[in-house]
Amino acid sequence: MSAASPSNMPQSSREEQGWVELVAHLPLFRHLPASVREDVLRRAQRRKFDDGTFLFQQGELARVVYILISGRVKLLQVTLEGHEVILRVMGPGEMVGGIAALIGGDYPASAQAVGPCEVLVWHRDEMLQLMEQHGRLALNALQFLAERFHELQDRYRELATERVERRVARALLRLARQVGRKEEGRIVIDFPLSRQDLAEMTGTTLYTVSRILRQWEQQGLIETQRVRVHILSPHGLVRIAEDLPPE
Amino acid sequence: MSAASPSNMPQSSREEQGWVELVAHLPLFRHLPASVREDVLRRAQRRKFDDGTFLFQQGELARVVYILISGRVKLLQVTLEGHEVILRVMGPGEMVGGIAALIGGDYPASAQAVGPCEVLVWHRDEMLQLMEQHGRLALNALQFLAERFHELQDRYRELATERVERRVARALLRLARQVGRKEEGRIVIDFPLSRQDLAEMTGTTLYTVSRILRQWEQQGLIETQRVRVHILSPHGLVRIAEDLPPE
DNA sequence: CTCTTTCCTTGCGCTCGCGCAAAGATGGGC
DNA sequence: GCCCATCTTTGCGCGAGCGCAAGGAAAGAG
Repeated sequence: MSAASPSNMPQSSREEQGWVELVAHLPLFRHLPASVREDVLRRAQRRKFDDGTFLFQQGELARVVYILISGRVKLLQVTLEGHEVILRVMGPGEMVGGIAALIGGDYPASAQAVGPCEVLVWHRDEMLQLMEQHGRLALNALQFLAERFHELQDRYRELATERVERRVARALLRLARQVGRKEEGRIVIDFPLSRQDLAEMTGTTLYTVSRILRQWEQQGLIETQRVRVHILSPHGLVRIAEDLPPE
Repeated sequence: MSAASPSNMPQSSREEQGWVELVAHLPLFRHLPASVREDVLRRAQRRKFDDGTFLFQQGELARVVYILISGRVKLLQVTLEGHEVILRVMGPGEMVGGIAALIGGDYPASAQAVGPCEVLVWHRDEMLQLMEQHGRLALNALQFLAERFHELQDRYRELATERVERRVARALLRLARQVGRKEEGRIVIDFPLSRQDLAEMTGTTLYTVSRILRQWEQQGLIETQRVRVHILSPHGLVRIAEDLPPE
């Protein structure tokens, strides 16, 4: 763990340049004077997490807030009965745990690394102090959170009104947009995604997801391997997501 | 519509005192110097809305943000197919439309008055400017929004994992807590609440809600009239919400 | 008081999706 | 290269909840 100030960087490998660049352009730091941004970054620490480890666990007291630099993190809740729900998959540049850290109290969900990850960490108190000093920073966080809220609201409505098949189609398209990689006429969802995962993202069971994917594969819309999904016809999935009749 | 500054109040009826009092103690204004609070209030306008009218409609450009002083407002989304979803019922002191106004763009939902309402209104730009000036204000808004986010996340998990009966029980208990009035050994949910409304709050149909309420009524847990629900045994509902066997 | 509107109930049939069970596929560890 | 853990498929039966249709009850308008 090293201090994360640009003026104080360990050594300027290409990789280092990468994250400074990334962080500097984050929406969270938009419209901030460079001096303030540096001040904010100076108070962060860097950390790495291995695949499968937890950045924090549901129920823990929220003491820190993260920004993801590289890798993927999934945000999940477990119910008392043991049901798991995946709330979101996060990618580089996103704030993780910010909400709990800002309102105080416990993390309402767990954050688990999917593959190796690198993050910046701030202590809750310090971040709050920074925000009070620099209204713009709080405002940016507010806008970030507001977007996430809006998104969650849409997902809620989806879950309340739509059939499973549509929800799964939407989930795949969302993942494609967020973490998809284009590759010779297909979109590869670029991290391990089991049927179980998809079920937990869409409020259904792995059996139902398996049957749906199987059917789509037979229709030539997708191709699947073990924990991989390739989208061959985004358009076809959109038609399902929008509940239009197949072509 | 009159300027809403305490130092500039139309006339000091008891009613007026009421809202100044209410607003002064809002979480949104906590830890703010009195001078700032007055500055913020001075830039607001007061408005009234009749039963059934809309504070704003889904899809409209978000230009203003409200704080509800009195009455109730329901926040709802309508899908393309015409399905309606009630996201939340809001009471005095709550911010309405803040999210959309702050991120810019359109309101993602409609806000409809349930009975006559009174609100304070700010123009989006002015509120943003105020927040940038006074970091504390942005921070308060952030915390408010974060709480709402947390709540919505729980509702999402509920919807994804729980049976209809539990969800309806939870919805009733939530309403009881939020807008319930105690009355001789029962809790009266103090605004018109149809079966359809409950269905739209819990992601089910009015038929299913009707059957469930009927059953609870026969078990003596609740009493219903036309668009009224009285809770006789909150404890019994909690047992259902928690999926415990009946006593 | 009557008409109209809105809301509520309930029978019935049916579909979607659940979830067990069992067998197969895949890949990593050593 | 073999074994084991994990992931996936699929048959089967079933049950929760949907939603139409029809009738009844309550409230407000005039």
